[in-house]
Amino acid sequence: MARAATTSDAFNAIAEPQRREILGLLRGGERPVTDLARDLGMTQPQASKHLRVLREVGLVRVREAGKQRLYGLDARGLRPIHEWVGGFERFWNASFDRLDEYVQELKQASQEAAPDDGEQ
Amino acid sequence: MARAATTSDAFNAIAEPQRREILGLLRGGERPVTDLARDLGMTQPQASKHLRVLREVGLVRVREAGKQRLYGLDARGLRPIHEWVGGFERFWNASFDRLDEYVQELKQASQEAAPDDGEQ
DNA sequence: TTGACGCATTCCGATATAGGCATATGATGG
DNA sequence: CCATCATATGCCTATATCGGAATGCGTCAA
Repeated sequence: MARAATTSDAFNAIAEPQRREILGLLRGGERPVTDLARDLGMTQPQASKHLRVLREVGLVRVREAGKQRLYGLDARGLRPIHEWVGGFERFWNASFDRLDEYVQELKQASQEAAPDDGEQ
Repeated sequence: MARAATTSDAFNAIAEPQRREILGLLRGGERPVTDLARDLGMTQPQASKHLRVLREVGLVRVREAGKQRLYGLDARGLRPIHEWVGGFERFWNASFDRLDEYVQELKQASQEAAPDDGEQ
Protein backbone atom coordinates (compact mmCIF):
# COMPACT_ATOMS: atom_id res chain seq x y z
CA MET A 1 0.00 0.00 0.00
CA ALA A 2 1.13 3.51 -0.58
CA ARG A 3 0.87 6.52 1.60
CA ALA A 4 -2.63 7.63 2.47
CA ALA A 5 -4.21 9.95 -0.02
CA THR A 6 -3.72 13.63 0.53
CA THR A 7 -7.45 13.91 0.33
CA SER A 8 -8.09 11.37 3.03
CA ASP A 9 -7.55 13.77 5.84
CA ALA A 10 -6.98 17.36 6.77
CA PHE A 11 -3.77 16.10 8.34
CA ASN A 12 -2.59 14.85 5.00
CA ALA A 13 -3.86 17.85 3.13
CA ILE A 14 -1.91 20.36 5.18
CA ALA A 15 1.26 18.31 5.07
CA GLU A 16 2.04 20.06 1.83
CA PRO A 17 3.62 23.48 2.37
CA GLN A 18 2.07 25.12 -0.64
CA ARG A 19 -1.35 24.13 0.52
CA ARG A 20 -0.60 25.69 3.86
CA GLU A 21 0.37 28.86 2.09
CA ILE A 22 -2.86 28.85 0.15
CA LEU A 23 -4.83 28.53 3.34
CA GLY A 24 -2.83 31.35 4.81
CA LEU A 25 -3.62 33.62 1.91
CA LEU A 26 -7.28 32.77 2.05
CA ARG A 27 -7.48 34.21 5.53
CA GLY A 28 -7.53 37.52 3.75
CA GLY A 29 -10.71 36.62 1.94
CA GLU A 30 -11.91 34.85 -1.16
CA ARG A 31 -9.59 34.81 -4.12
CA PRO A 32 -9.63 33.51 -7.65
CA VAL A 33 -7.24 30.77 -8.69
CA THR A 34 -4.96 32.84 -10.86
CA ASP A 35 -4.50 35.35 -8.08
CA LEU A 36 -3.36 32.68 -5.68
CA ALA A 37 -1.10 31.10 -8.25
CA ARG A 38 0.59 34.39 -8.99
CA ASP A 39 1.03 35.35 -5.35
CA LEU A 40 2.52 31.99 -4.48
CA GLY A 41 4.72 31.73 -7.53
CA MET A 42 3.18 28.58 -8.81
CA THR A 43 1.55 27.71 -12.08
CA GLN A 44 -2.19 27.90 -12.42
CA PRO A 45 -2.64 24.15 -12.86
CA GLN A 46 -0.70 23.57 -9.68
CA ALA A 47 -2.85 25.96 -7.78
CA SER A 48 -5.94 24.28 -9.16
CA LYS A 49 -4.71 20.90 -8.09
CA HIS A 50 -3.89 22.01 -4.59
CA LEU A 51 -7.22 23.74 -4.31
CA ARG A 52 -8.90 20.57 -5.41
CA VAL A 53 -7.29 18.67 -2.57
CA LEU A 54 -8.21 21.35 -0.10
CA ARG A 55 -11.75 21.32 -1.36
CA GLU A 56 -12.05 17.56 -1.11
CA VAL A 57 -11.09 17.64 2.53
CA GLY A 58 -13.41 20.56 3.05
CA LEU A 59 -10.86 23.20 3.95
CA VAL A 60 -11.90 25.54 1.16
CA ARG A 61 -15.08 26.37 -0.64
CA VAL A 62 -15.72 27.53 -4.15
CA ARG A 63 -18.13 30.13 -5.31
CA GLU A 64 -18.79 30.74 -8.97
CA ALA A 65 -18.47 34.34 -9.95
CA GLY A 66 -18.87 34.64 -13.68
CA LYS A 67 -15.65 33.70 -15.36
CA GLN A 68 -13.93 33.24 -12.06
CA ARG A 69 -14.14 30.78 -9.23
CA LEU A 70 -13.60 32.35 -5.87
CA TYR A 71 -12.01 30.11 -3.29
CA GLY A 72 -12.69 30.81 0.33
CA LEU A 73 -11.41 29.41 3.57
CA ASP A 74 -13.40 26.93 5.60
CA ALA A 75 -11.20 26.40 8.60
CA ARG A 76 -13.53 24.17 10.55
CA GLY A 77 -11.56 21.13 9.46
CA LEU A 78 -8.51 22.50 11.20
CA ARG A 79 -10.08 22.44 14.57
CA PRO A 80 -9.65 18.70 15.20
CA ILE A 81 -6.01 19.05 14.31
CA HIS A 82 -5.58 21.90 16.70
CA GLU A 83 -7.16 19.85 19.40
CA TRP A 84 -5.10 16.77 18.73
CA VAL A 85 -1.87 18.71 18.78
CA GLY A 86 -3.07 20.64 21.78
CA GLY A 87 -3.20 17.38 23.64
CA PHE A 88 0.58 17.54 23.75
CA GLU A 89 0.85 21.07 24.98
CA ARG A 90 2.04 20.18 28.41
CA PHE A 91 4.73 18.00 26.92
CA TRP A 92 6.55 20.39 24.70
CA ASN A 93 7.90 22.40 27.54
CA ALA A 94 9.00 19.64 29.83
CA SER A 95 9.35 16.87 27.31
CA PHE A 96 10.19 13.25 27.81
CA ASP A 97 9.09 11.32 30.77
CA ARG A 98 10.29 12.93 33.94
CA LEU A 99 13.34 14.03 32.09
CA ASP A 100 12.83 17.71 32.52
CA GLU A 101 15.98 17.55 34.56
CA TYR A 102 17.66 15.81 31.67
CA VAL A 103 16.84 18.73 29.42
CA GLN A 104 18.16 21.09 32.00
CA GLU A 105 21.33 19.13 32.15
CA LEU A 106 21.68 19.25 28.39
CA LYS A 107 21.16 22.96 28.39
CA GLN A 108 23.75 23.54 31.04
CA ALA A 109 26.15 21.16 29.39
CA SER A 110 25.86 22.84 25.98
CA GLN A 111 26.19 26.25 27.56
CA GLU A 112 29.35 25.19 29.23
CA ALA A 113 30.66 23.46 26.13
CA ALA A 114 29.96 26.22 23.61
CA PRO A 115 28.59 29.74 23.96
CA ASP A 116 26.60 29.51 20.70
CA ASP A 117 23.23 27.78 20.48
CA GLY A 118 23.51 24.61 18.50
CA GLU A 119 19.80 23.87 18.29
CA GLN A 120 18.18 23.65 14.86
CA MET B 1 8.78 14.91 -8.09
CA ALA B 2 6.92 12.79 -5.59
CA ARG B 3 5.31 13.73 -2.36
CA ALA B 4 7.58 15.21 0.25
CA ALA B 5 9.26 12.69 2.50
CA THR B 6 7.47 11.82 5.69
CA THR B 7 10.69 12.68 7.40
CA SER B 8 10.88 16.14 5.93
CA ASP B 9 8.56 17.68 8.40
CA ALA B 10 6.61 17.10 11.56
CA PHE B 11 3.57 17.96 9.45
CA ASN B 12 4.30 15.04 7.20
CA ALA B 13 5.25 12.74 10.02
CA ILE B 14 1.97 13.15 11.86
CA ALA B 15 -0.09 12.78 8.72
CA GLU B 16 0.03 9.05 9.33
CA PRO B 17 -2.60 7.91 11.84
CA GLN B 18 -0.50 5.14 13.34
CA ARG B 19 2.27 7.56 14.08
CA ARG B 20 -0.21 9.77 15.81
CA GLU B 21 -1.28 6.84 17.90
CA ILE B 22 2.28 6.10 18.82
CA LEU B 23 2.77 9.65 19.97
CA GLY B 24 -0.41 9.41 21.96
CA LEU B 25 0.77 6.32 23.73
CA LEU B 26 4.11 7.84 24.50
CA ARG B 27 2.43 10.52 26.55
CA GLY B 28 2.19 7.83 29.15
CA GLY B 29 5.95 7.52 29.32
CA GLU B 30 8.77 5.71 27.62
CA ARG B 31 8.01 2.39 26.04
CA PRO B 32 9.90 -0.31 24.20
CA VAL B 33 9.09 -1.05 20.59
CA THR B 34 7.39 -4.39 21.08
CA ASP B 35 5.10 -2.89 23.67
CA LEU B 36 3.95 -0.22 21.29
CA ALA B 37 3.53 -2.67 18.47
CA ARG B 38 1.37 -4.94 20.57
CA ASP B 39 -0.78 -2.16 21.96
CA LEU B 40 -1.41 -0.73 18.53
CA GLY B 41 -1.97 -4.01 16.82
CA MET B 42 0.85 -3.63 14.37
CA THR B 43 3.87 -5.75 13.61
CA GLN B 44 7.17 -4.98 15.23
CA PRO B 45 8.86 -3.95 11.98
CA GLN B 46 6.07 -1.53 11.30
CA ALA B 47 6.40 0.01 14.69
CA SER B 48 10.13 0.31 14.20
CA LYS B 49 9.67 2.02 10.88
CA HIS B 50 7.19 4.50 12.21
CA LEU B 51 9.41 5.20 15.16
CA ARG B 52 12.26 5.79 12.80
CA VAL B 53 10.28 8.45 10.99
CA LEU B 54 9.26 10.04 14.26
CA ARG B 55 12.82 10.01 15.41
CA GLU B 56 14.11 11.57 12.24
CA VAL B 57 11.78 14.51 12.64
CA GLY B 58 12.67 14.71 16.29
CA LEU B 59 9.32 13.84 17.79
CA VAL B 60 10.64 10.89 19.74
CA ARG B 61 13.88 9.99 21.43
CA VAL B 62 15.50 6.68 22.06
CA ARG B 63 17.24 5.55 25.13
CA GLU B 64 19.15 2.32 25.26
CA ALA B 65 18.16 0.14 28.13
CA GLY B 66 19.96 -3.14 27.87
CA LYS B 67 18.23 -5.32 25.37
CA GLN B 68 15.51 -2.81 24.88
CA ARG B 69 15.27 0.61 23.33
CA LEU B 70 12.93 2.88 25.16
CA TYR B 71 11.19 5.43 23.00
CA GLY B 72 10.06 8.62 24.62
CA LEU B 73 8.05 11.59 23.48
CA ASP B 74 9.69 14.84 22.47
CA ALA B 75 6.73 17.02 21.70
CA ARG B 76 8.63 20.20 21.03
CA GLY B 77 8.29 19.67 17.32
CA LEU B 78 4.54 19.81 17.65
CA ARG B 79 4.54 23.32 18.90
CA PRO B 80 5.04 25.01 15.51
CA ILE B 81 2.17 22.99 14.16
CA HIS B 82 -0.05 24.02 17.00
CA GLU B 83 0.83 27.60 16.36
CA TRP B 84 0.27 27.41 12.65
CA VAL B 85 -3.11 25.83 13.06
CA GLY B 86 -3.90 28.22 15.86
CA GLY B 87 -3.56 31.02 13.37
CA PHE B 88 -6.88 29.92 11.99
CA GLU B 89 -8.70 29.76 15.27
CA ARG B 90 -10.84 32.76 14.65
CA PHE B 91 -11.89 31.35 11.33
CA TRP B 92 -13.30 28.02 12.28
CA ASN B 93 -16.24 29.51 14.06
CA ALA B 94 -17.33 32.10 11.59
CA SER B 95 -15.74 30.70 8.50
CA PHE B 96 -15.63 32.09 5.03
CA ASP B 97 -15.14 35.67 4.19
CA ARG B 98 -17.68 37.97 5.74
CA LEU B 99 -20.15 35.23 5.41
CA ASP B 100 -20.98 35.06 9.07
CA GLU B 101 -24.24 36.57 7.96
CA TYR B 102 -24.51 33.82 5.41
CA VAL B 103 -24.22 31.25 8.17
CA GLN B 104 -26.79 33.11 10.17
CA GLU B 105 -29.11 33.10 7.22
CA LEU B 106 -28.68 29.39 6.82
CA LYS B 107 -29.44 28.83 10.45
CA GLN B 108 -32.53 30.96 10.34
CA ALA B 109 -33.66 29.34 7.14
CA SER B 110 -33.33 25.87 8.56
CA GLN B 111 -35.05 26.92 11.74
CA GLU B 112 -37.97 28.24 9.76
CA ALA B 113 -38.04 25.19 7.57
CA ALA B 114 -37.85 22.61 10.36
CA PRO B 115 -38.14 22.95 14.14
CA ASP B 116 -35.46 20.37 14.82
CA ASP B 117 -31.80 21.23 14.75
CA GLY B 118 -30.18 19.88 11.60
CA GLU B 119 -26.62 20.52 12.67
CA GLN B 120 -24.24 17.58 12.94
C1' DT C 1 -19.43 33.16 -34.31
C1' DT C 2 -14.93 34.00 -32.99
C1' DG C 3 -11.58 35.05 -29.77
C1' DA C 4 -9.80 35.75 -25.29
C1' DC C 5 -9.75 34.73 -20.66
C1' DG C 6 -10.10 31.71 -16.23
C1' DC C 7 -9.82 27.45 -14.66
C1' DA C 8 -9.90 22.23 -14.52
C1' DT C 9 -8.25 18.05 -16.18
C1' DT C 10 -5.24 14.69 -18.33
C1' DC C 11 -0.98 12.46 -19.48
C1' DC C 12 3.78 11.77 -18.28
C1' DG C 13 7.78 10.64 -15.24
C1' DA C 14 10.17 10.23 -10.97
C1' DT C 15 9.81 9.24 -6.33
C1' DA C 16 8.73 7.48 -1.80
C1' DT C 17 5.56 5.62 0.57
C1' DA C 18 3.15 1.65 3.87
C1' DG C 19 2.62 -3.21 4.34
C1' DG C 20 4.30 -7.95 4.52
C1' DC C 21 7.99 -11.00 5.17
C1' DA C 22 12.61 -12.46 5.90
C1' DT C 23 16.71 -11.49 7.95
C1' DA C 24 20.57 -8.96 9.97
C1' DT C 25 22.29 -6.78 14.14
C1' DG C 26 22.93 -6.34 19.20
C1' DA C 27 22.78 -7.46 23.83
C1' DT C 28 21.94 -11.02 27.53
C1' DG C 29 22.13 -15.36 29.88
C1' DG C 30 23.88 -19.91 30.36
C1' DC D 1 30.38 -19.84 22.18
C1' DC D 2 25.40 -20.57 21.47
C1' DA D 3 20.59 -19.68 21.91
C1' DT D 4 17.36 -16.20 22.65
C1' DC D 5 15.05 -12.06 23.02
C1' DA D 6 14.49 -7.04 21.25
C1' DT D 7 15.01 -4.14 17.22
C1' DA D 8 16.42 -2.58 12.89
C1' DT D 9 16.80 -3.18 7.98
C1' DG D 10 16.33 -4.94 3.39
C1' DC D 11 13.53 -6.36 -0.38
C1' DC D 12 9.22 -6.35 -2.89
C1' DT D 13 4.67 -4.63 -4.68
C1' DA D 14 1.03 -1.41 -5.35
C1' DT D 15 -0.18 3.11 -5.09
C1' DA D 16 -0.50 8.08 -5.11
C1' DT D 17 1.91 11.77 -5.06
C1' DC D 18 3.96 16.56 -7.16
C1' DG D 19 5.69 18.87 -11.15
C1' DG D 20 5.41 20.18 -15.98
C1' DA D 21 3.22 20.72 -20.37
C1' DA D 22 -0.75 20.47 -23.17
C1' DT D 23 -5.39 20.73 -23.67
C1' DG D 24 -10.38 20.76 -22.68
C1' DC D 25 -14.22 23.34 -21.32
C1' DG D 26 -17.30 27.37 -19.89
C1' DT D 27 -17.97 32.33 -19.79
C1' DC D 28 -17.86 36.86 -21.52
C1' DA D 29 -17.20 40.53 -25.02
C1' DA D 30 -17.28 42.11 -29.69
